[in-house]
Amino acid sequence: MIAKQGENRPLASSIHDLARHLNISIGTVSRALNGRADVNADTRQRVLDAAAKLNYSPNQSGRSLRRGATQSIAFMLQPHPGDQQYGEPFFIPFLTGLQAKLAESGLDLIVVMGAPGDYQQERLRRVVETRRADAVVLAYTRREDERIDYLTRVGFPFATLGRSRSGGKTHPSLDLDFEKAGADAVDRLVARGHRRIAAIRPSLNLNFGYLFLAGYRKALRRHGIEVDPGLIAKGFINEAGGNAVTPQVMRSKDPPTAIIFNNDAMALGGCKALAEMGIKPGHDIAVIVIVETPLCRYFSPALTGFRPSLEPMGRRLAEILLASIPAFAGPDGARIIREVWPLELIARDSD
Amino acid sequence: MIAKQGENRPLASSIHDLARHLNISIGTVSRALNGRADVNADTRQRVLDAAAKLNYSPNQSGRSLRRGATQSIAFMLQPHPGDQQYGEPFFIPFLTGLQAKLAESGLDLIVVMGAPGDYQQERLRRVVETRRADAVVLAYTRREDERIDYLTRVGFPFATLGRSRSGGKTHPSLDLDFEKAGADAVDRLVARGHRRIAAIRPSLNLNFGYLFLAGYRKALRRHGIEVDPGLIAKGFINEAGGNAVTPQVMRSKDPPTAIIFNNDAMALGGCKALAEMGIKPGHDIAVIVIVETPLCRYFSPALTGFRPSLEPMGRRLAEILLASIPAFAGPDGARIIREVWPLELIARDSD
DNA sequence: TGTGTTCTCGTAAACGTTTACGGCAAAACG
DNA sequence: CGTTTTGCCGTAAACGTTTACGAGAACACA
Repeated sequence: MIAKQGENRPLASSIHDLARHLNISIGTVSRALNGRADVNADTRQRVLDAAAKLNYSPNQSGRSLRRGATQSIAFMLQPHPGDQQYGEPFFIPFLTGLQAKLAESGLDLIVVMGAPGDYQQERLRRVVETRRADAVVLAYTRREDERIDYLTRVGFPFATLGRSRSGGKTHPSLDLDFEKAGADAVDRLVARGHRRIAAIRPSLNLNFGYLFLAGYRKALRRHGIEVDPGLIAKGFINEAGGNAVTPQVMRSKDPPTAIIFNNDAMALGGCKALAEMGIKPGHDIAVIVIVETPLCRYFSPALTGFRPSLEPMGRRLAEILLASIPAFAGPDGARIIREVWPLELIARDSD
Repeated sequence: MIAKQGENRPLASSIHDLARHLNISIGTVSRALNGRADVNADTRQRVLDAAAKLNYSPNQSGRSLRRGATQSIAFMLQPHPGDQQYGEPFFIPFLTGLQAKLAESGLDLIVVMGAPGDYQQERLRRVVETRRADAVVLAYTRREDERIDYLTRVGFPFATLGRSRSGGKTHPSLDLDFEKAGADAVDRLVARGHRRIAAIRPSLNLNFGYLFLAGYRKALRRHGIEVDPGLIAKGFINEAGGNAVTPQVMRSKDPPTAIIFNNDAMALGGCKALAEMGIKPGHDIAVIVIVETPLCRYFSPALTGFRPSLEPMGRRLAEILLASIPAFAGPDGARIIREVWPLELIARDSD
């Protein structure tokens, strides 16, 4: 429909135009462009020159149709429900890395946006069934994730940022070691004399929330500290969530002397709430963030936390995805890689 | 290449399978699916049922090829150079609105990532020449914007978030009134007794930086205040930028009593710098941000600033884009809409 | 009954590629 | 010189759709 208006413009040149212009067949043009061996060196050069001059690039639809592959990978991005304005800064450097690595294999990255709330299922089906991409990358994996079940069921290539119990754990993935970070945070706080340590976390459906809490609990027990449910609170994984939920744990009859937040956004909202209660983070109470971003450096006080290396993770997940796809795997064949990366502690002023 | 492995799986059903299954021709199936009039009501229902049962959706490449349109709109997203980790939270709600509105017209939104630094030109050409999308949406418009020149030159449909001097101002666009916000900020500060007002802004290539500064200057002159170049500083449009540049203006021999930051990220970095100099924002110095996000509410002090309504802007820009494309414009034909929206002042504690 | 209209559907071409196949000429080989 | 190989290229089919066109049947009308 749309393109009706853009019929015979200079940029709409097809391989036929190119062939006619050069007085050779379209087959030869195609072979020259695709770097096949059975074409004369001179001819190839002439084709390349002409293509550059006429601004010719093969039509993606035609190429995809014939090849049976779109040469592009989809990342499913979705705003959280209840997340009115502020979103996923986390993903930008990750996507930068992902894109860069995919480009090395001649693949395009497309980000498909979902509507908040529908949890991507519908949109994912659409991408898969219409074959808009050759593989997808999922984030925000849940403990039980219907997206993963679906993709494994239909046999569509994918990789996940984050683990999950779904899909028989047989899909390629890259995750951060939230469990260790949770435990390390506790260790660090205990070493500084804290015994009453709170945890502010998102829904346990989100696998990283689950892992964080598991590490937190385990470390607490290791130190012989009883886990107090009153010190664990759940909120939306954004500023508002942290802001709303922090007062709850502070109002417990034996309040915490330290709080671990699952990410910087929650911590930001939480610190605001603390300040309003007259409690000064870094002074009256210790604060640690599990998933930190450079933003934390600019808080007052600057927040101590664990930093993921997002851009390398993006690059690596691209490799992991490609390694799982026969057509792209190296000579040793396709294999499923599942990695867990450490988080790096950035010590600052808040604990 | 990639899809080689996914040959005859349930989800790879084509219109031929469907037709064979129903014992009718593919032409009829297609017509039924596309809601054309010349197909019997019973037949249509049978086709629809079978399509649902077999999980059939038309292959996007085939459809695009035949239709000459991909039914999708591309948004060019690009991380800033020098912006190591933190990115574009600004865009998420905008994209949510854009996506929602496009979906109403059966269009998909795809976000294409660029590599930091190349300023999209190459990537944009690729999208256009390979006809991966039917139209594109640009953001971060510059005063002179080669992307806009290129797109108008080749006649490819597009719309911009932000104005520009390029392209003869004949393309559809939606922008915020940064000039008025800049002036309003000055008015507000002057009314509160300030005369030494600094402006921290990004490169003037970025049109919103240019507009902001124009408003700032104009208002200053209106109040009979001389514009002091020492109070105007340029930095990267992120935390690091604000952090690096704020000390410069504070070290001028007649330091400001108020600072206007171009966005919340710069303000965050700037406030940190101020705190380290022993200057308390909201107490020793007034701070206002031009492009605010909900994040600002959680600063200490909570920042006063001007808020864009991003999600509605996304929706509106979708309308504006579609209105410019004949195939989608209503009965009154295609028209170029250019709108400038106000920013809403959110008064808080920092000024 | 003959003619015209309407409804429904099948046929086939077309969109822009890629690629298997075959053919021709030149080169290599005996 | 005859045969085989090699290098290079053109032909045509195929990918999965949509749609112009035409045909047959049913129906209406005179």
